Amino acid sequence: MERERQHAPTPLADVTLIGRHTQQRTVVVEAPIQAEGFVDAQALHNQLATAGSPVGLSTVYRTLTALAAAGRADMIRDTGGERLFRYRPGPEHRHYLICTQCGLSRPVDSGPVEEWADTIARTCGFANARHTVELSGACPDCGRRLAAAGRP
Amino acid sequence: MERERQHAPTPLADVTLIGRHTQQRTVVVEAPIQAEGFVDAQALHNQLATAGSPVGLSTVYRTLTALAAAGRADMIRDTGGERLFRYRPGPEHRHYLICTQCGLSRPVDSGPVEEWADTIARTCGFANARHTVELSGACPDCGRRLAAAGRP
DNA sequence: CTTGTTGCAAATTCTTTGCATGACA
DNA sequence: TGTCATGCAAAGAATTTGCAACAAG
Repeated sequence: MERERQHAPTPLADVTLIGRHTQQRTVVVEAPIQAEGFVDAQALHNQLATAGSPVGLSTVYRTLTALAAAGRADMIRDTGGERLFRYRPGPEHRHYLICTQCGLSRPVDSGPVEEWADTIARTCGFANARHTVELSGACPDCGRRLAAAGRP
Repeated sequence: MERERQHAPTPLADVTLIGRHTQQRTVVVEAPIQAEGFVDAQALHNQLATAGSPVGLSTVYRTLTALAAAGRADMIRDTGGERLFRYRPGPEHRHYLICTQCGLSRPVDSGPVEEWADTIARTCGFANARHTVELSGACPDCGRRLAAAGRP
């Protein structure tokens, strides 16, 4: 389906950032921007195929990896070990609260952890400290649904 | 139902906890206890073979997985997507600071993050909140070594 | 035109599973 | 002795890579 540029920040900059500007890359880069959460390569590949913009799986992987390498996306691993990518508009790294039910993800104020991580690293004498933080749970909606269905 | 175990170096309790007490399981369970850090199945498998206690790779995986399921080990994924296991003597979950160079890992005081994570989840209305935190960097020794070699 | 990209399929890597044999209780 | 565990090898999954055809600049 033809899709017009809605209110997405132009992916053009991001595409050119990682090399040549092609149709496939535009599509692949656009997806994580519009999906306001984490996407995994395989799902994205299927999704694009279904949507009528078939892009090779390798290309999806390559583009997403390049995007992450260029610092425009965060890459994490889900419980199953799969790679998940999320678009990152700014240069700063962020942490997200992800709903395990519907996949909804929202950025959270990570100031305190940043400081904590910093302190710990300094205290222990570690250099080049890095950290990853993942918060997950059932979002309000899903939580209600679960509660209604009778949960532990 | 034996609840008398403190933090004895006896893997027996842990082995019986996950089923029948066999020689292989004893060896596999002992490894993560003695290695005070994260171990990965493949490395452990090689290591055991070299050490003269050959255990099938499948058995290593099965045992480690069972150990994690029984709550006696933490399982995380490293950057490459491999599973890493770490023995956990107590019932509480912990967070570690891991050296990216030598693999040294040490538990850190995660009180602040726990609270922070809790607060965030509550604020956002998320239920059944869970979190994972991974801190990494170059430990003092490795840090020095890197610095000496002219660090990035 | 030149060179970077794509897509396919084959190759890798890590992990799991089926099943006959062997070990524990 | 009856199960449950082991080990091997084959099966699965996710990701990467080689390479010829192709499109962007």
